[in-house]
Amino acid sequence: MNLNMQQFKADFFKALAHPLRIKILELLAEGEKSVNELQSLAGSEGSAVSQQLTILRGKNIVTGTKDGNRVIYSLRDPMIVELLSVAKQIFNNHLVDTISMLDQMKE
Amino acid sequence: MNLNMQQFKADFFKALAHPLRIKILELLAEGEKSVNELQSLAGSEGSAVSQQLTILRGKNIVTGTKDGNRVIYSLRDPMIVELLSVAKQIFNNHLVDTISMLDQMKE
DNA sequence: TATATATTTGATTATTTGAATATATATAAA
DNA sequence: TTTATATATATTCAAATAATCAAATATATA
Repeated sequence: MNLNMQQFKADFFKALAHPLRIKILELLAEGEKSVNELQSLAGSEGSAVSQQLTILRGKNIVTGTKDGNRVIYSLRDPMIVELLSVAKQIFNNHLVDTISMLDQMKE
Repeated sequence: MNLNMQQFKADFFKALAHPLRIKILELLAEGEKSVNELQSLAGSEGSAVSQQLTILRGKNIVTGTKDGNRVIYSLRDPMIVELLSVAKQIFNNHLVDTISMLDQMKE
């Protein structure tokens, strides 16, 4: 596997490395939604959601289709749901470690 | 799920969002390795591998144990292998799209 | 004109990178 | 044993690059 492939994978994970983008993907995992719905559900104002959707679109992670006034977004690949699920398992496994580590840092 | 949890997840993915860190994780997926071995196998000079291992350690993704002169690293959770595997499936699904997109950009 | 969405912009903050330096262990010579 | 030296790994630093954020502006449809 060459450097380009590594860079490609890194870029993919980078697309997930943002709290609002994570939130958007979790919402889209439930089903397709308009930008407006995503804004409400994510509790986000202004153009923040639109900006992050642009990044997710650029990495082919979501796709948007026009419906009159609105744009409906959905996940391009159901495996994204699987990916988030595996990630969640890893979080759960190590959450205790990390939280105790954070507690130590406070001292 | 609150903002902290979203941030926590984003930070986890951020730890994967670097070509050398991806390479290191793929190598460790085969089995534990010393820093020196990782450097050789990744074709990386200087302190780059050590720097990235520090980041992976900080996120509890890898763990290092001293063995005399050396430090042996391994994955903290075998689910990381699963995560990389799911990610690879997603890449494969959309690689064609992305490559054709890159081709378009060149023109 | 109103609503939904996207793009641009610029200031701020974070990350990357390579080079230099530091630390720890091992080995060998005196 | 002490001293010197080599090897492995980690840390620090500053410059370059990239990402974030909010505000302003633009576009498209109703």
